[in-house]
Amino acid sequence: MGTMRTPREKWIEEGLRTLGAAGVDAVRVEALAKTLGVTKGGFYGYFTDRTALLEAMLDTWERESIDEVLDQVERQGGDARTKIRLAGRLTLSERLLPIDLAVRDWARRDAAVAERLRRVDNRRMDLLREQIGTFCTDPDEVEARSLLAFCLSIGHHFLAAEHDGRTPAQVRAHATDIILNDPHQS
Amino acid sequence: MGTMRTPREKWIEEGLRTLGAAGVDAVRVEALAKTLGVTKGGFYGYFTDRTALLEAMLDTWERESIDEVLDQVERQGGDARTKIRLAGRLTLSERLLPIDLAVRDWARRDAAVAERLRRVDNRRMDLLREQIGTFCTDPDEVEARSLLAFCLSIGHHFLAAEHDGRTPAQVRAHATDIILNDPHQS
DNA sequence: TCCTGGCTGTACGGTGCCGTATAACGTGAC
DNA sequence: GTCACGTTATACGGCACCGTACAGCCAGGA
Repeated sequence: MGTMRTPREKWIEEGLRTLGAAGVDAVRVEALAKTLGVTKGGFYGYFTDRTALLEAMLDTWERESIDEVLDQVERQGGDARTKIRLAGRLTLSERLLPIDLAVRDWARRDAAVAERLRRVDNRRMDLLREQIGTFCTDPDEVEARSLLAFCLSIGHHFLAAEHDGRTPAQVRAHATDIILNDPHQS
Repeated sequence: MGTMRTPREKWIEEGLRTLGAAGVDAVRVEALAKTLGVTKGGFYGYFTDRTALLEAMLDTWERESIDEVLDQVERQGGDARTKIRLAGRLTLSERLLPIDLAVRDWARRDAAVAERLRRVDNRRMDLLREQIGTFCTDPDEVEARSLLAFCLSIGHHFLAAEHDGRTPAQVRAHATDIILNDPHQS
């Protein structure tokens, strides 16, 4: 039997790394092979073509960044704000964050990717809605605050502005407080 | 004298269009020429190379999306919330929005672009700070709400989630209300 | 040990793009 | 009409990448 010297997962792994670091257009078969220290010889044993790799990459991204995150949040427990913050930390980990941002840009130009992202984002919003709903009664306000929480956690990575005297983390913490505290009780 | 049959601006214009539609990596000299209906023959009369075009594109983007916007907001006048909403509508116009989002992704992988984006975002944040400061006294809260406003206006374009029964615009309007109304008077 | 299978390197034709060189073109000046 | 000059098309060598073909290699089973 052969020995899977650089198995299917290695290609996906390296593909996701370069996706996060340089965007979809930088995910090239020969370039991946080079950084893996092999030639593209074996690649076409696992994937029919480059597109198949991109599909597989999205599969593992979807699993890691939503299925596994929801599992962990479920197991951990805690109150609403704790769960929200944990989910945020997990889905925007050092590994997953750059991939997430790259997928978002990719989705703007590829309908199939947009559809996947829609599925993932909907499940994330479900978590936010459910948890924010535990301390905020107005459904419209739950929706608005969920959107704000989501936009803040994703959006601040796309912003380049500074906050003279304050660290980004401080400002973000204050913004999070505004979203998660003192909702109207209308 | 020759007649500038496809002048420098045409190349920049088409470059910005494809940047917004397909990302930096899709801005290729020969591809641009094709959609302009010419060959790349004349291109190198205006630009030393592809990089020079990208620079010129960023120059006009920076001017259009911040200088001209601030001018118009200044001329129009009105109260704080009106100015904020006008600035948002202008910088995220149908023409500028896709370019803005593409530049944000580009900035993640190119330090020079990140520096430009920082300049632009800082001036946008200045506008928000100034206007929100007219009805919110706590400087920390002004900063947090400015960040939220910014993240919402940019971030929602990167999100793919749905809001069953509500339109995205409705939810966004409600979220905007939360940010721009009823600040704590601590 | 030998055989077998998958993994690997190498080589190939094709494509799209870069930047350069150069010749054809055509418009406005004269 | 003729000229000049900027704009264009064409052609070139180079490079990176695609997907295919094929031959060599090297564990692990018989």
